[in-house]
Amino acid sequence: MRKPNAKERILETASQLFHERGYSEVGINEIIEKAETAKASFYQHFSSKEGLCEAWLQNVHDRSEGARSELLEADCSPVEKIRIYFERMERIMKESNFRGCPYSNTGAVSGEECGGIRKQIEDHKQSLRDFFRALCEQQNPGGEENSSVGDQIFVLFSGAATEAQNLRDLWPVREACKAAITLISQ
Amino acid sequence: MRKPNAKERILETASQLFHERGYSEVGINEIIEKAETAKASFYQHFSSKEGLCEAWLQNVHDRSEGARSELLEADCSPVEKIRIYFERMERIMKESNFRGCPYSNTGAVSGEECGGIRKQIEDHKQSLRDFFRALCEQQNPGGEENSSVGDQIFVLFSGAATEAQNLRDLWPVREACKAAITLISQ
Amino acid sequence: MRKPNAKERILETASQLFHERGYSEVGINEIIEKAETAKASFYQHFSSKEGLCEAWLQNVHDRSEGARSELLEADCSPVEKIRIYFERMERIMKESNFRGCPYSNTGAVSGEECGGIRKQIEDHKQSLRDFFRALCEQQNPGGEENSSVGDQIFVLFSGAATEAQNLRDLWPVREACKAAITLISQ
Amino acid sequence: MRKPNAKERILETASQLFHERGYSEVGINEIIEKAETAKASFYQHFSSKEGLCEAWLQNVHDRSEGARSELLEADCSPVEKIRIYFERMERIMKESNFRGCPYSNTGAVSGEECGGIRKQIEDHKQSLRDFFRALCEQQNPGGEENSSVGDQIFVLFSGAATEAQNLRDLWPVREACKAAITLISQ
DNA sequence: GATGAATGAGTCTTCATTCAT
DNA sequence: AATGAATGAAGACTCATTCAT
Repeated sequence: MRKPNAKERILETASQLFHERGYSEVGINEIIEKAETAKASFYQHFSSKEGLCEAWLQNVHDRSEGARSELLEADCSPVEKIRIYFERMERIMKESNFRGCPYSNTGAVSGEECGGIRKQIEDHKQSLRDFFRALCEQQNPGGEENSSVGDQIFVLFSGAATEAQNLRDLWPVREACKAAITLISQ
Repeated sequence: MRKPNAKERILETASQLFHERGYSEVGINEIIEKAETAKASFYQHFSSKEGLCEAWLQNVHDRSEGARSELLEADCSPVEKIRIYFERMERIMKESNFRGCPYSNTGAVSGEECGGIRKQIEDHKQSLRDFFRALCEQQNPGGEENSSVGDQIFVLFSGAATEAQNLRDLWPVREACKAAITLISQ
Repeated sequence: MRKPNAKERILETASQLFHERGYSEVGINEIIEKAETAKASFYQHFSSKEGLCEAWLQNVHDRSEGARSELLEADCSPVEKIRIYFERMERIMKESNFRGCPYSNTGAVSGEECGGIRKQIEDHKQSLRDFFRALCEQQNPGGEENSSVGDQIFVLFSGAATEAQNLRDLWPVREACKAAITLISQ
Repeated sequence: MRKPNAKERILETASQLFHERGYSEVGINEIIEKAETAKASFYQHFSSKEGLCEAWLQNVHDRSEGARSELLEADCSPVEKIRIYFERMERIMKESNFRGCPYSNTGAVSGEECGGIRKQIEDHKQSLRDFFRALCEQQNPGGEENSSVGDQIFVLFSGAATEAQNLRDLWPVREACKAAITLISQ
């Protein structure tokens, strides 16, 4: 079963563990053990634990980015797209035992010194903002408030992930979705 | 040295450090050193690092709880109260170098096994929900949607803290405030 | 229920714990907690943990000493007395979940520096030797080998306690009893 | 410094210290210091302090096992073998400053939870029993009482180690030897 | 490309004891 | 006679990283 490539095995294992328990709560010992690799092999492929973290976040971003562009061009109303995107979050929350946003969770334990990680977070968040702003533009082309409302929905989306994780419940996602639709429909 | 009040000194020191860098990133060695106490003194007053964390969160809750009841009874409109509460968050974010909600940050690194911590989080979040719901009730007495809208503002508030922390910027708080006012004014 | 006298409560609690788990495996924190006393009260009554240990061993000795003198003067044959004494050990081993001789167990973790403890051990062992030698004298008055055979039974008795504890079984006591009777009957 | 063989150095150092002062009285700090190793190197080779203890006991067993098989096949009478085996103990007691049986000493501080240690003890003791029983069989082939007498000598042997340690004297070994010869010669 | 052994600094926690009240 | 707070040293164990092979 063991994948041929050590680097991939490490990244895959770490991705799962980092997401499940949080970056700070997972040691590289556990990672290399579960990835069935040697300590030194790890450092052959990644500069440090922090480097692995960046690779993980980059990975997550690349995948979600594609999904968003697709959804943006889908053949349905912006409101419907909002609904779909929040429902997607609902599913993910359930599947991951209520672990919220990898970026926010990692940001909560990373100081100023973690430049690479902070950059990943900022880039990903910017991409999300752009997504919601684009949706607003679709809903109300040329509207002056689009970027502001887009940001508001972005904040709602983030709060939904945070509180669904905190309370191990889906209602924050559902209420956030309702609020987002209210805001975009103004 | 400074014999009496070791417990208070520890709690105060830990409160600051936990908030600044996150529960998981602060060791008790650093805490006792900065609190000028012996390690064993720490364990005389707190059962464990987790116990200290609970004491910290309890403390934060007790203070903020009072502020909310006061604001609830203040002599101004609910919309004005929303504004005041979000502005308060703005100030706190600035003062704390953009560290967001202690509960969410701690929740991000605490597993199911941390029963006491999880309970603190749930209790605090419930108290916040009640606060926003009460504001909606003040704005629109007897309105059917009050609890739903209150929860939506709660999620906005949480997202504002999360993203202000992530992006080291205040705009999420400001946009969340605007959105909250939109929602409560429907 | 709590006995009035703190000193007695401490001694009683420690006696039980030391016997059950061994002197080195029990901390004074646990003792004072279970005795419902304050830390400082402990040091009011005992000079140190080692002092408490000595008091415990002294106590055990005083009780067993009486039992031996009584048995020595009982109205039955020396062989019968041997049998009774080993059967008594059998009962004690069962009742104490196979914890053997308090003296040997304590001796196993006490270095040369523990003068008081070592003296307790030596005194107690000497008393046991005297007992078995006296039994031999009763069996065979004036016999030249009495002190030698007494010592041999003493060693058997000790081995029985050691191995019953090691193997959590009573057969060592029973075989030792048979051997003792063989030896005394020569 | 002395890079290779860290595992061996640790085991050797621990063996000496555990035997000299008892398992519970020796910390791993002292072990790694005297073995000139880093703490983490210790945990690379041994799962825990308990794991190291098991390795030590296994080691002791393996060596003594060989000596017993050899002696069993030696070209002299069973009584002579008894004498040799007890004289060997005498020498060891002198050399080790009167530290007795490693297994009994460790058993005195190990609770039910120490499964691995308990198993080492039981296995070793069984091997000793088998040895003494085999000697009886050599002395009196086909004799019905062989296993019983073997066990009695086993108990004597154990008591000799215990009391030589307790009293810092060799007479218990000598008397036990005499008694063993009496018993096997019946 | 891969590895097992080694490491120093760190983790949280408990030890037996003493102090001022 | 009794107490709760304070302590330095030690307990077992884990961290992320580097090295020689």
